[in-house]
Amino acid sequence: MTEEELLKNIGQRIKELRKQQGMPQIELAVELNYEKSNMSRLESGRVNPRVSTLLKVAQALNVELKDLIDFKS
Amino acid sequence: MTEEELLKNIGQRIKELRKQQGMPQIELAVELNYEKSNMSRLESGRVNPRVSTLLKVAQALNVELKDLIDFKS
DNA sequence: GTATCGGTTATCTTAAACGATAACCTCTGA
DNA sequence: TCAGAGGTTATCGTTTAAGATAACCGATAC
Repeated sequence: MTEEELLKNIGQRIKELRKQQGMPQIELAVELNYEKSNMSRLESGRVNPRVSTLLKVAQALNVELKDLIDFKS
Repeated sequence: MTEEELLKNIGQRIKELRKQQGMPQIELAVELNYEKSNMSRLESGRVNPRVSTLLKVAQALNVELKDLIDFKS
């Protein structure tokens, strides 16, 4: 797993979980005090987030932190 | 789980895993091209690492990324 | 048409991770 | 005594996440 793959995977995972809950990007961003512009970049794997950012995302989506970063191999 | 708790837990987990393998901090730091000074701060929970940093740590310790951030509640 | 919604992209600023270096501490062993 | 190993702390420069703002796009609805 390369860094690039990881970031892409995390972004996709966040997007999936968010859509499962019918939540728009903007709403998620607001819940964690995160800029919607950065939310877009996060979901497309173009930022390397701090672990605290992932924690906030997990809490806003009501999932465990590990659910955002647990991938095959 | 607050951000502060998370960072402390991650640091402790890394330290545990590293010691289990009898690996000095310096060696771990070198393996991931990370400064030993920052390694010390990471293990004591005084930095909020990027997810790529945790990936490199996990790979150097031969564990899964989720093993570094999976805590109760 | 055009207004709104959901999302993307770009730019600027600020804060913090990280690289680099150095000084320091505590042990332990020669 | 002191030299080395393992670790901590501080500081400086560079890079980049993240805050803030704005312009834009496509789809849908009025």
